[in-house]
Amino acid sequence: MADLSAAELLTQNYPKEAKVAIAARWQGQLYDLAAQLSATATPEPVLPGDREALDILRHSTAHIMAQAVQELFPGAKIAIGPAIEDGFYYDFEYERPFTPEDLPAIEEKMQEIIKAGITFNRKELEREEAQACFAAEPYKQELISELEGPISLYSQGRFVDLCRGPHLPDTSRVGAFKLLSVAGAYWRGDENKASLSRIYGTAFFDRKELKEHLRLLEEAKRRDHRKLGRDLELFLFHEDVGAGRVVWLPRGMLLRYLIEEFERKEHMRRGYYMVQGPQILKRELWEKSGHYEHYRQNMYFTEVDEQAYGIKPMNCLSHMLVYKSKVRSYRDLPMRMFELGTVHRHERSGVLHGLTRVRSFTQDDAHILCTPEQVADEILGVMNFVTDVMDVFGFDYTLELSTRPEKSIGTDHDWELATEALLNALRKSGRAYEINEGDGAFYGPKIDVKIKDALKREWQCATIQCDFTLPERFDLHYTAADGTLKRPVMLHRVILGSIERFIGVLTEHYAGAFPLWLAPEQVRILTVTNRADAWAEEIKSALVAAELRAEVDLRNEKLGAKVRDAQMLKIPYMIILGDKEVDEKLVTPRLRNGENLPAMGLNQFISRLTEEARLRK
RNA sequence: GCCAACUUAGCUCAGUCGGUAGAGCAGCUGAUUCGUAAUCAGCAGGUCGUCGGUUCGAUUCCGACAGUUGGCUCCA
Repeated sequence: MADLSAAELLTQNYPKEAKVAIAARWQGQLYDLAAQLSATATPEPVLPGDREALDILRHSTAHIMAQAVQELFPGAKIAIGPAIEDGFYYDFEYERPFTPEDLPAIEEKMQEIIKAGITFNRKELEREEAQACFAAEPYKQELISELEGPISLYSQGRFVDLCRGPHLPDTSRVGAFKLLSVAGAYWRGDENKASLSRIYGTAFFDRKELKEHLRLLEEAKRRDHRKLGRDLELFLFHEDVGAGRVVWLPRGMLLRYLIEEFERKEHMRRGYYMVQGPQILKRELWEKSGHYEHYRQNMYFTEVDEQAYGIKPMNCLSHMLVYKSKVRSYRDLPMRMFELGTVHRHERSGVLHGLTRVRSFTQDDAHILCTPEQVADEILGVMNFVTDVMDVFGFDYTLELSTRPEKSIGTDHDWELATEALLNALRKSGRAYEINEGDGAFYGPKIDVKIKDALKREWQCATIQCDFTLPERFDLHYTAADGTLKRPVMLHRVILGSIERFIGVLTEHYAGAFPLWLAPEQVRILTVTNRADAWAEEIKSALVAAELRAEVDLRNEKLGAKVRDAQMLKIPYMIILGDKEVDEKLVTPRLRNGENLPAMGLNQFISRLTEEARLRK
């Protein structure tokens, strides 16, 4: 049994860099230790915001919150309370769920605890002693029963928690924190287990960092595509349509059309055939493919004339039939088939979220059938495709390899081959990647591409899946050079993923201010008085003739009001027309950032915009 | 699907401790022709998400359903 002081803590158990950072944070009282460490270790990594130090701070804040909750709500049982990406949470079981109204009181109690500067003490106990210690805490009991050896506990005052540590020296070290929200959660993330009440919060070493974090949260709210979708008149959801299904408004549909046209052209350039299948296919076909067995709970079904049909949740089946429509030779491979295919998946109601998680969506889907030897090159080709497209939209991305899940079809041998093929392509790409064990599709492993938006949030868009199974089930083959019949390999892949999700992410990425080539309305012509109406109409005609998207605002409104309306729609260019411009036949463009360009001739303006749209920046 | 909260005019929101509601913006009409983020005035707009229950009476209380939001789980 040992009390571990802050000083000892710094010499134990976690990375040197973190210790140095923590020592620096606490240098007021731990100056000598920090100096000592700096003498033996490298002093460089003393950085504000060091990840480990921040995690320790947040985890300690979670303990403080748990103490506050137990003091305010006697009988509340504690479950777990880790630090997470942006803060921390703690799960509780209580006679009622906590509500946002509870948070101020908890915060106040936490402030008291922080002010009191209570020391965090570490103790190590044998399992039986620890069990006795948590007689009133069933969740802790369960955790202890699974632990080996001496069990470490941390206490601050009368509050004791099972914990690996480390922690701050004392509670006063919490510089700034805020409780953010309450939510439901399950014990151990299992929906069959107890339902707990979770409180989320965040903490930082100083107030400035907290303020900046809260500002980022506000910024995310301002950029929320659900709000922008309404404000910019892009799309709507309607309860009479049903949850998770989008109705596209004119401006949003135009944006979508522009992205889809871009995609069609890019696929044509890269040797894809455009194909298309129907929305519903006989149930037997889904049984043959394995979808009925493995994906049925997510599918919609219908029956007409005693024939059962499945509404497609994926596009692959028609593509298989395209392949089978004639005898294929090795000379035909690789065969790449592309479809902007709308699929319908019965996602559980609770997961729906704006455009990023819907029940009907369109994939920029393609299936590549190739020889086993071609697989690696095809995967690399797709990865290059992804890079090119993401560059156009200004997204950075990360790669993940997902391996065989528990529920899957196909032989071990095929899974190994497919996984190896993807791994090879990843290695060849030279990019860093992570591995998600057991996260693959039921028919094959996959490479997932996650893009980061402007607020550094990650979204899965592109995915490349390697499939040996469907060609088998559909008995696909090609005639090899030696005249024998061979089985092709199939790659499933999307680049943007779901057009809906991509537009949602793109909207937040640009905060609704789409680059010129994607802006539904590129130019709005504003008149100061109705003496400029004729010139305005003439300009609009010329712009439209040059395939630019322009509108006029001839309303009997003050210029300020017209500017404001155009500004709120984030239209890239405004043209302001008063008597001066009419007399000299000029246009004076105003950018949406408020900057005014010098007056120029109409043709010059058209060239400028045409070039800007062509560059897609 | 589960836990929790929410749903009042096209939008953003007040309000009714049970006696059928109000503002701003948007819309329409009129006046105003005014140079870079909101001109003024008037008018119109709601069976208070839907369906049941309790009640003399429900937008308000209760229940179911639908939808939305934050999480959990799942996923493009």
